[in-house]
Amino acid sequence: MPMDKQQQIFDSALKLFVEFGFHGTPTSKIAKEAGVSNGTLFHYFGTKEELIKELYVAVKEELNRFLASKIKANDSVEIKLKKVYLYSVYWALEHQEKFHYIQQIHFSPHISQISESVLHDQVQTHLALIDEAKAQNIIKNLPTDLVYMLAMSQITGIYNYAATLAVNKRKPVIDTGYSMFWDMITE
Amino acid sequence: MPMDKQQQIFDSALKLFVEFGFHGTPTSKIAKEAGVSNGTLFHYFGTKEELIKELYVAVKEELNRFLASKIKANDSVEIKLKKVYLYSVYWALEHQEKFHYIQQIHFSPHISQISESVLHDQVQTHLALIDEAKAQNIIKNLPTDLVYMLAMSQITGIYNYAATLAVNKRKPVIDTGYSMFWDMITE
DNA sequence: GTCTATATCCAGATAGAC
DNA sequence: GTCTATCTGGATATAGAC
Repeated sequence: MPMDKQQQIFDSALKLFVEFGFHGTPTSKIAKEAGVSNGTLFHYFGTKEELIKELYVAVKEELNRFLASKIKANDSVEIKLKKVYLYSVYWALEHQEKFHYIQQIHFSPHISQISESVLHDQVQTHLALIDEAKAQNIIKNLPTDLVYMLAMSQITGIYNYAATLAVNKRKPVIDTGYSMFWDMITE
Repeated sequence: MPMDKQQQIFDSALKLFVEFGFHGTPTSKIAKEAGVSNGTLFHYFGTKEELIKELYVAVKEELNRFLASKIKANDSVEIKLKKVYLYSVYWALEHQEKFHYIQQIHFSPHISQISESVLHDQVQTHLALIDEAKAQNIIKNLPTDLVYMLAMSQITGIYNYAATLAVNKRKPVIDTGYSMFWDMITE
């Protein structure tokens, strides 16, 4: 039962890019790993560069869909914030290659080639949530972008640490991380 | 007065790697930008890979020398911690390409090719400082690695945000960032 | 140590049959 | 849509004169 070939190429590219980097991963290896021909890869993706970018967008959308699926419309703002934080860390731990790929792109020149509007769409939900919390005086009146940056970086830090622990030792660390973060942004 | 050619190659490589990535930067361009021939580049660095790694080590050492120069032996542990945090952010803002390069390597497969002992030497001073603070009951009794991760990620977050601000608007944000961090790791 | 010239290889990308 | 075969450029790295 052959999977969607585009998906197989995505999967193989993800694995190889994370392990060997963009420079160390020829398209021929991606095609081979995916079990398709070189020509097929270029049928789905015009250039290697496009593959890199589309993979990023696909991964980021998957994360956002996951987070959205965990949020209920009638959750309070506090609950929503907490869920976004905690489920981000859990998702990262469950999909380490994907999370690593997001970081890899984020700290690479490729990020500047991804259109502003795409990047904007990806964060707008989160920014709106922070604005809502500020409006309700639930969190300190800090710049929204700053709160977002702090959240993202703290999630990354907690993830990096938790990933070094045995699976059953992670929860207390993550919970502690969240309460530290929460104390940081509330009075 | 021609600079040391190895240094010129480092400077050019840094600039180009940050702007175009490893994949997008041929050695020929680095040599050209540095004003030396392709052959000269390979006289100083056996391979491109070595250049990438040695550049990382050189930049990291520069940061550590800078931080060390700011710490006085008779500073209290609190002062030392604060200085390391604040001067890390200031250094990052003053040397954005270098800081960006550190991140780029950190989230790339190249990091795993840099010897354990080199990486260890780079962080041991900081870990020792955290241990000292724990021993003196100045900060909470959290795992040392966790505190280090949180510090690094928070520094990165504050840097990323501060870098978007006008130079004269940065100080309050950085100070606020530090006090949030401090509150996070103390009772 | 530095350069010019060049070898060698393999990458990304295409053409065209099926 | 998928493959095989292939082109072409340019990349890393070397040889050897100065």
